[in-house]
Amino acid sequence: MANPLQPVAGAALDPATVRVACSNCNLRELCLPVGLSADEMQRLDHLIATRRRVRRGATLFSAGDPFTSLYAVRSGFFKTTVTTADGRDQVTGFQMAGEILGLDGIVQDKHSCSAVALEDAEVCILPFDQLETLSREFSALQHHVHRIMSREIVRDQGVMLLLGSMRAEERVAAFLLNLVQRLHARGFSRSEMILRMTREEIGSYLGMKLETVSRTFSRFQDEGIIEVKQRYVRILAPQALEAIVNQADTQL
Amino acid sequence: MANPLQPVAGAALDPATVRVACSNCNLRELCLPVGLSADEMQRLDHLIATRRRVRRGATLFSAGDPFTSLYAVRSGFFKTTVTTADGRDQVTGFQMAGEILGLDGIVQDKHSCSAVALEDAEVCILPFDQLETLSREFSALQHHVHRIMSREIVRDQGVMLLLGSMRAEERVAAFLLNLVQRLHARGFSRSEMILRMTREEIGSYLGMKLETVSRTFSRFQDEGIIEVKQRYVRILAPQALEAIVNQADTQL
DNA sequence: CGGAACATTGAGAGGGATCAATGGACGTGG
DNA sequence: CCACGTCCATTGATCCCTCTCAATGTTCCG
Repeated sequence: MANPLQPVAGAALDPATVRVACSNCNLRELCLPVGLSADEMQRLDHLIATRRRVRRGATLFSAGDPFTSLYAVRSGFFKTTVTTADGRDQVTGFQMAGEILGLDGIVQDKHSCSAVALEDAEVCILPFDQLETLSREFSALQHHVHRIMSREIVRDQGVMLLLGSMRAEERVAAFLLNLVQRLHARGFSRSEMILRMTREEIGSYLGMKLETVSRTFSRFQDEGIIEVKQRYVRILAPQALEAIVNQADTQL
Repeated sequence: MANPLQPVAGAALDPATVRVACSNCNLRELCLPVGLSADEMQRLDHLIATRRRVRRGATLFSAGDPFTSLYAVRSGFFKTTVTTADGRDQVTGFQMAGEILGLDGIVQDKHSCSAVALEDAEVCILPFDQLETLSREFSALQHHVHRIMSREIVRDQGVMLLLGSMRAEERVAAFLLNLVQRLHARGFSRSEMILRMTREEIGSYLGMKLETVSRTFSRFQDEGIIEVKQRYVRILAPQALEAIVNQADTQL
């Protein structure tokens, strides 16, 4: 097995936009095509014609941009942010391979958040009008689109729970467990990872200041729960993290 | 005009479940049928066959319940809550006439949050498989379903922004403005309202304790921004509330 | 090698939580 | 109609968690 800290999907295809196919994508079990028949998959291949590369630090779309497509993360790592009227912003999520970006844009035909690559990334472009057309033909695809949107709503509820009722320690523990679990589902290690985001971005996502994030990491390390060295994190005692997450509950 | 503190939709139909029609519903401009042709509306009428009454304090659905339908609020007022493993819960939203409940259930075929009526309410039942079938025929309905889900995602982003980066005062100001704006869109006053939820429920939604909510209300009242008397709230200086919401930004 | 970006750590302050008591509003039943 | 109990809201006093301000350390890259 490859180095668990390196992405599974290696091949960096050259052109800025590349013809691709869902049907032989190694993310097809995580991404849009889940549960489609061979025939349906072929039709989907036809729709998802191109990829786009996004360099680290570059923007996939910005709040206010006209909405035309969803994006499936093929490789790399993104953050999404919403911005207040005066320019402060809040990270609303981190997205990795197989996850879908851009669902926020449907309702107003323009994006309401921005997506920025935290490492060199590649996305599959899903023109939304074509996706709607195709999902009127294939109920499996239609239902899957609905499930993806519902999944995002459920995820958001979880973030609200985290922001609304957990303390800093609990938030950080929940964050680490969630991240490593998603990475593990993509073939990475279940205990170690390289964080692609800064302490400030973590803090923004978790509703706390970067110093508090750093201090919490250090405290967990002192307690032997994790090992931290800058962006590298190793989870030594996952059950301790889980206990911290659930401890909020037992306090009542 | 009727008393602005009383619901617009008066008629309380008798049977527990009643045959209804979108085509002559006074909420059709706010609810599912937005933008449908007469023909499409008739088909939708066929789908939305029944209503359900939910008494104050009763549950429309609970986390874990099998998912079968979406619900359009016809009258009354709901809260949705998510619950942690050990039983503490967090309010994730308040829903009023014309708003759709149950989108969280699609992804796992079971609900992940609970919906409780905060006053006697009535909902239209939208069997989801039939809704999918119909929206494969009518692209306008299909797109509207997508817009409703996207709208929920955008709303959730706003709540994350609120919970993650606003202080108590700002949260309460944003909450009051949002509530009165939605009520005004339904024909109620733009300056006064009766809160249907307790201070504790507001606090849960806003990520703060009930005492802090109460204190913040009192402070706003002392400053002449609002008038509060228990559940009754009158906004005296909406621009002051807006300034408080945006002040978070100007502090950086 | 030097600078920029990011991370860590410390000291002090403050906002909101907690604990606790009082006060209203509402509904039920006598 | 009033008395009572329950639920909810208000207000005060105190504490603590997290923020703020500040300095130092580390990594990476030109």
